[in-house]
Amino acid sequence: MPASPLARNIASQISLLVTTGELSSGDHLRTQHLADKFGVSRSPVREAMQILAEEGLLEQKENRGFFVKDVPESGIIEPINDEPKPFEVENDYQRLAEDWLMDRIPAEVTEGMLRERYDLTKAQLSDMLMRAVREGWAERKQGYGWRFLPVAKTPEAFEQIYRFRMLIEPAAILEPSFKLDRKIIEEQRRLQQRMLETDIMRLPAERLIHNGSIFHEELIKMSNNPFFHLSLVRVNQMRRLLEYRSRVDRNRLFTQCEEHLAILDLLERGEILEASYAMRKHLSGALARKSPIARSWSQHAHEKIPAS
Amino acid sequence: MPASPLARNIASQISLLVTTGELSSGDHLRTQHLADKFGVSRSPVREAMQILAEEGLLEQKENRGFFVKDVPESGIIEPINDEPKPFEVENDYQRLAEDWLMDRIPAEVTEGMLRERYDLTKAQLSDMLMRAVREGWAERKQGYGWRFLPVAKTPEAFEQIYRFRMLIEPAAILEPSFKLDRKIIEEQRRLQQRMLETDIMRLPAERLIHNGSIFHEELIKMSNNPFFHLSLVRVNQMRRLLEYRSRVDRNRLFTQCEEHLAILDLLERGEILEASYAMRKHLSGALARKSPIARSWSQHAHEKIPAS
DNA sequence: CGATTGCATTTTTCGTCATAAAAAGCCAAA
DNA sequence: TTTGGCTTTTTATGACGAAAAATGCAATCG
Repeated sequence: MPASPLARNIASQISLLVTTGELSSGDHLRTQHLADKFGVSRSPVREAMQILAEEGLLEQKENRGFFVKDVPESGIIEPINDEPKPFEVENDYQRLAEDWLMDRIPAEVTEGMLRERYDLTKAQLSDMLMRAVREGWAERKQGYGWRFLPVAKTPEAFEQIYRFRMLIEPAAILEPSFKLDRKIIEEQRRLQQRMLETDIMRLPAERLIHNGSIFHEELIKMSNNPFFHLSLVRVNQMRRLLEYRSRVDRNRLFTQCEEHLAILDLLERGEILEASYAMRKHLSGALARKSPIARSWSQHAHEKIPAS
Repeated sequence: MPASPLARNIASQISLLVTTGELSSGDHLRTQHLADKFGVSRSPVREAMQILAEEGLLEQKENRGFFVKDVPESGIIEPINDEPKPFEVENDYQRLAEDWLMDRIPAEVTEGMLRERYDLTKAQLSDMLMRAVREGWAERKQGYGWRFLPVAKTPEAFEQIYRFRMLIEPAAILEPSFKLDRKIIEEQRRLQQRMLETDIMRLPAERLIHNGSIFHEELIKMSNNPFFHLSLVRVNQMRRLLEYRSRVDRNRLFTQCEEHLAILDLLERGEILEASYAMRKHLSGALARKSPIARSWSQHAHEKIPAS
């Protein structure tokens, strides 16, 4: 059954909600609610729910909609299986990024070359390139063709990203416009605790990296300066591109989550200076552990690295 | 004579070279050289030169190519005429940006609406949106349509941008990877001196703002951390969007150029700490002058602002 | 003789169309 | 209120001629 791409995407997003515990057995899925949440109309949501019903994750009740089926707790994601296979555009994008980082494609290419290499339609190619543009490593040439920019190809890229984060993240906390947001604090505390309890050993690597990024991005939001936030989001996107190629060190994540929780505590107690310092320490720790590995990176491409 | 859009663009870029003195009367324009400089092939360059020859700026000599014609020194740009009319895509993009900043279009639109409103083909629209995506204020919705993000619409945006720059620019100079590049220093000194001598009263506002941005962007490059540079480039793009709506205070620019030159001096003498401090001072000065105006901005939309 | 122009040729992309697919919106029924 | 089915709107796809840009090459100049 070749469902529409969007429906398939929505389906995987819904199943993620179940995996992360945001939806539990027996919960009712309201179509409109989910549609709003994902920013789409009800059509693809409905289709997605039908897909998931066929897969056995949901159950459809006549004229009452879809409900989460009872799932045996053993439905756990294999911790070792860190294979990436998100979804179509996503996948092509990663392939392009990897090819560029590994110098398998030239710095200047025509659209035709790319379409042939990755077997894409014009619109798919356009999506892919749009992403690369947004993340800052591709641009259209004035005439025909595209140019890829030599950003973050080197092993030092990690270090540079962390140097940058070490500057802006602690500073953001000290901005005069910084304002504590209890809701964010509470939400992040919940997430971090859940990570410690169950997620670290269960969720796919991609998801763990994502959670780590979210923590920092939510915190920097409280500076109430969108440019701090935007900058962090962008370097994080770049970082993900690099980390995608590595394995996650799950043991390291426990310490990391504890540090995150400690920062939240300091913030909540109003110890702003201390929180800022803790943040800097937290980041410099990640950098220190990363550097020696980074130096010998080109030799072993799949070294373990932390995912702060 | 409806020349190709690219050729027309190249033509205006070439005439800029003449205006800024990079090319003088009698100089020979080598096609390949210019093509490389602009990252295009010889065809559009050649076409551009033909356009300019017809306009009387260049002179074509049989089998020897194009040369800059003698231009009477009175060919000065009117200082008062700060009317924006760059070029097609550029122009449409500005209109879109302005419409969004002024809340004349909704946050969520379909491609069709935009195409109709601005009378664009699919490719043109795609270019325009690609730019908005790159500059961080538009994104594709999961389903159909686009969403514009509420960034920098408020009067405080200026202040936020300057707070951010006050953090990263002085810090970039102090990064361990910072390395003085005499070539950059010399080039910038030349530019700033030329600004003081002639450009400030001659060049169009758009160009002045551009020069100011370039100074800071070139300096931050010397940190050898591309993420510092990239972040600055991005907030500058956003800033230009806002400043485009204001007039430039040309008198203020003299002071500004002198501050720029002072920073260059400090850097060249190796007084890094002092340079970093001067940079911070320079930026905070701009912020201070800007703020009171910003506060009453919504009332008078075309107030004078500096263009540091 | 080497470099550069001017023109011809090839390659790449654009614009438009008809058609298909997908998403959004509507309304009656539960 | 929410679902489920239905209709309308919007976008994607693929093909093809036209436009534009890139490239190759012989002629020309210093």
